[in-house]
Amino acid sequence: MKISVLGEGTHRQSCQDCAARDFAICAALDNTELRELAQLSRHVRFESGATVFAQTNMATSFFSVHEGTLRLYKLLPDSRRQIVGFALPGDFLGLSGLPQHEFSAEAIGRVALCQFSKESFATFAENRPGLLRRIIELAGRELARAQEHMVLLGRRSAEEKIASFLIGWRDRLSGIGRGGEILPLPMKRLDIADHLGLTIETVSRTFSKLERDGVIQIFAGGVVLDVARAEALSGGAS
Amino acid sequence: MKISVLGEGTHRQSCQDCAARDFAICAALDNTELRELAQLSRHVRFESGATVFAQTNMATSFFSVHEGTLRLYKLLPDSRRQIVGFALPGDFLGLSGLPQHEFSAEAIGRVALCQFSKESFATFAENRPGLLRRIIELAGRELARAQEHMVLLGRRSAEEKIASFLIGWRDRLSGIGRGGEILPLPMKRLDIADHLGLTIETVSRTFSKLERDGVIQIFAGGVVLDVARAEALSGGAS
DNA sequence: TCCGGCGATTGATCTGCATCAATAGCACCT
DNA sequence: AGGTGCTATTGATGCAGATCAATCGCCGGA
Repeated sequence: MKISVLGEGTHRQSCQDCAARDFAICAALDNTELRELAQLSRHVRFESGATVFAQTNMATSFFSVHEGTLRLYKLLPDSRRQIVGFALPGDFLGLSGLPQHEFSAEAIGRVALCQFSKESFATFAENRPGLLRRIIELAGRELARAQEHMVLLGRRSAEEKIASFLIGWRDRLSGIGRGGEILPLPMKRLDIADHLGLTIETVSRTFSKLERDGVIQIFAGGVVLDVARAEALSGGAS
Repeated sequence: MKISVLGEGTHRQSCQDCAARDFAICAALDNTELRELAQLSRHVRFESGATVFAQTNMATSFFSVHEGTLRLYKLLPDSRRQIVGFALPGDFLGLSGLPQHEFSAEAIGRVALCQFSKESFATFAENRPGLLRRIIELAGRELARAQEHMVLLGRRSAEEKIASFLIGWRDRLSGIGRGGEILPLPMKRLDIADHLGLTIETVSRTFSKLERDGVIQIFAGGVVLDVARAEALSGGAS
């Protein structure tokens, strides 16, 4: 059974009926402002595996994810990799505001993004408290997610990591209206390993064990998840 | 040799000459605004070990750290603990904006904070884009720190974790004008362990090893750090 | 149809850190 | 001075997950 990754959005005509509108920074804007912001944005697409920006680059743009999934990662000099998160539709990239990108971003499957030049976006946002508050809201949510992930990385066992990850991923997708019977996992096992502080072998073994124990069923590109059982194995929330 | 932890600030008379002003959200305010905000704030102090707020509490206040150090931590149901960060003068607590606190905050030594009720602060900030942008700046910095810590937790060895932690702690203190020959470590070994995803025994052994190797000298309450050697052992930046 | 490449799985072995256990150092009290 | 409690250190042993290695399944191209 082959599961299609998050559906390909048709290239939208306007921001009004953008599928990501309610999840993105755009939710803070009225239709007039939205048109104005649209003037400042470029719609860009990337093929699977493409680098949207790299950690070493100067950050000249902000991005808002319109469609698809990205891996956001940092590398150590010896090429150990930590995936600090996956970006989904509505996510805003560039929150740190620092002159250099804090991490690299690569497309997992095809992605579509709205790109804003840093200066023009800053000018647009400068005196729009509603938009600034929206950015604070998204940043706060991101920070909370990061802190939760620290608990996972620092204090959970391999099995708890996988179970927690699957539950968290499912909840995130639900939150943007992509919930469903099947939980798509567009990222590879190696991505999951580098996100959870494990090796690919341990991820694979743990998936197999969870399947043997009836917690998940594995398909190409995703799993079916028994949420209650996964929660029981996750070590608990918080 | 006993090293005094971050000095006890005298209770300030006004916000104008607050030692933390340039590092706190207050940096975004002019003197008039500062006086106005001061009206909304309460100065509160906590003894060592006191809980400023707990994860289960509803978040009814924001805090700005004036003096001292706090541990910010999350607990799993079985009481495993992850310290997601240490708060220092200038740090703002409550960035997540969520109705519940995302973590618990405890005083390490005595602390002094400015407390704002959520509503009155929100009203004050609502139409002050400068302050909102300042909050975004602090949140972005916090997020960058969190992502860097994920790399530490997920991908660094015990020795690299300790070396990276010492360097990062030193840099943070320098950034708020608390640099010096001796690096104060007001937190206990167990706090460091729970911050770095290690056990207290591993932290202790690693400190001893670093001292044997001439990377640090250990005193009660702090260390003297050979920065170059520590950097060499840290596994590198990013 | 065969082959090459990539990702995933599974097995065997190794090791870094956890766990279990004992002791030491120090502040504070009586 | 002796006792109590807390934190840190050090040693012995165990194990979860890393590492090394082989195999499998699947897809696309010759």
